[in-house]
Amino acid sequence: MIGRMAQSSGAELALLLLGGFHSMVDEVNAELAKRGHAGVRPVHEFALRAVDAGADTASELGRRLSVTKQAAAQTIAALEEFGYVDREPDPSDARRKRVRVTPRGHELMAIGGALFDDVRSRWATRIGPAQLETLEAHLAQLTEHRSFTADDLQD
Amino acid sequence: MIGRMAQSSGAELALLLLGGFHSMVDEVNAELAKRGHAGVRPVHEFALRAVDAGADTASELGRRLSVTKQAAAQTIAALEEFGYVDREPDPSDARRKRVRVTPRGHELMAIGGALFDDVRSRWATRIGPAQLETLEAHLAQLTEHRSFTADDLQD
DNA sequence: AGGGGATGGACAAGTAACTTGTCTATATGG
DNA sequence: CCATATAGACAAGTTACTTGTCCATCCCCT
Repeated sequence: MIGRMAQSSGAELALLLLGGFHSMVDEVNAELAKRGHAGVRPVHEFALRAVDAGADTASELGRRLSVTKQAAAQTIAALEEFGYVDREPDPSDARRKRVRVTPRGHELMAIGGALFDDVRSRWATRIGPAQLETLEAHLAQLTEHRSFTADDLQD
Repeated sequence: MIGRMAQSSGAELALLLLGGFHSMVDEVNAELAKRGHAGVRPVHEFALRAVDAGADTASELGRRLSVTKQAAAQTIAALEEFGYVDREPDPSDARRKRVRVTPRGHELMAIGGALFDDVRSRWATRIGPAQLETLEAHLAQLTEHRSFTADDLQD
């Protein structure tokens, strides 16, 4: 997704953002495959981090990632198949199954996180650490008000 | 895709970039639907711009978008069905079918471009026009070297 | 206490945007 | 003039979702 877009700097900006994301993810994924975590898709990495950060049920994970609980359940099933999470009944609520990150899952998070940080620090070298931090701060500001997307999932 | 990621500022940056993209696209798409272009998916918009910018065959479009020619052909088929492009045989090469943006296609580009520009200028107001331009320049710098992704499609 | 709505999860089917693989037709360069 | 590259069509498979439906469990209200 490069190429001259012409006539819309807004559309170009959108492509720049997507391009930046892909740029990072492609690189991290290629390295992960070489290090014994082949078959891991970007979404798995991010979902695993969300689980570890406390989204320990399918419904909650769905809310955090702004997807349906069914989509989240499918992601969890994939993570479980790879051995990155396991599930156990919640003793205090028989409806819930609590998802937990396994040691192998934490290993993936550690490696993946380090790889993402590598890319980020290479970027910091290219444009300067202060500039990168400013860029991140601005992006955070521009996207923070968009939590509404999670709210209109009444599922 | 919001939520605390913890332990990896690199992963957070990736999510910020993706979040920014989605933020723009969701908004533009919602408005487009209200203005007589329902069913248009983000990818259609961007593909249409690439066609207009000169990627007038499926293979060439695939190269520009860094996807296979088959994927590009499917996108073109969808655009044709909606009436945004038409195709005619290339008189100088019987293998090729030249894709052209129709008036309705140009209308979509104009509306979509204006909507993207709206979002962008709202962002400019939020963080300041100079800051936004700096952000764009940095993103361009960080993603420019990634044209290699198109090259390893030997298809 | 018990009934009703909200919530969590499972199962099924459908969709969008890709991919690989295979095939044919046409072009082109040594 | 033939080997190779390229354009496109067709088929099937994959990923990451979606809707829709169903049931079990929880929790609040009267």
